[in-house]
Amino acid sequence: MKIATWNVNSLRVRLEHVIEWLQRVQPDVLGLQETKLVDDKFPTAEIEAIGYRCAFSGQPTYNGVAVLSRLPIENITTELDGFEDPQRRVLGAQIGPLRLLNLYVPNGQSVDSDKYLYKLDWLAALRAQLDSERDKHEYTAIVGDFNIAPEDGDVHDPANWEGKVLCSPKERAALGEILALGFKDTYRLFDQPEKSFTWWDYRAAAFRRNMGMRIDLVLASNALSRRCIGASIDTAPRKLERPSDHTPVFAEFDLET
DNA sequence: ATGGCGCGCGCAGCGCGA
Repeated sequence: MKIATWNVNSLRVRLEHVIEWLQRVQPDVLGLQETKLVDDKFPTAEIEAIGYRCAFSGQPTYNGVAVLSRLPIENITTELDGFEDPQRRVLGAQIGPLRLLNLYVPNGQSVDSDKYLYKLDWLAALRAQLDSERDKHEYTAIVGDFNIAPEDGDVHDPANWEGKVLCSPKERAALGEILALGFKDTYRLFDQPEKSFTWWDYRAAAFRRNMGMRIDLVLASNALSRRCIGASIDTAPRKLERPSDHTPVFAEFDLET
């Protein structure tokens, strides 16, 4: 089972890239973030035409998440437990043997911003939910744009980013608490190239100079992580015309044996 | 050098992203 995540920065603009990528890479599940579409505008027909089912939670202009899957998408949820939020950032579902959470974690803007406090509150609600769900699902995957670079090795210029949003100790501690509940960052289960990133600023030729960050993650519950046979970042879509500033990430699992 | 680019909205230029 191949499980992927991609912040597309407008699904309307990126639909062609997404369809090409699904056909080439053939993931079983793809979590999308920043669809920026109201539900009425979701391109269900185009996606079903290539063999994927859709679940989505959109809003005008900002945020918006969706899950595309070859298998049926069941028991859909669109909120964190006990955290009512007009911002559409969560899509939970059961897909075959998999419990999936697809997340667009708040960006936080800067550590002195109200949006940063919202980000920390949001992460606390996520941690509380995962804590209450402990041992309920054997195979859980949490995918998405975490807007947190887990370690300095996930940042092109850690000295410049030290203490700033996406790298601040409180955000990294929040991610650490989630991992401590029994999850693994699948990308780090394997040897990977130095300076592996999933996002590059549109400005200043950041992609060409590989000035990026690794902030898009596929986390797997410990039981699921023992089935993980590979994890990759696919930089190809970032090289296309009018790309998203993020590129897809995926992990592959052998659930047969 | 705190901008740079790209998106939605909507028709100018702003808010936002990371």
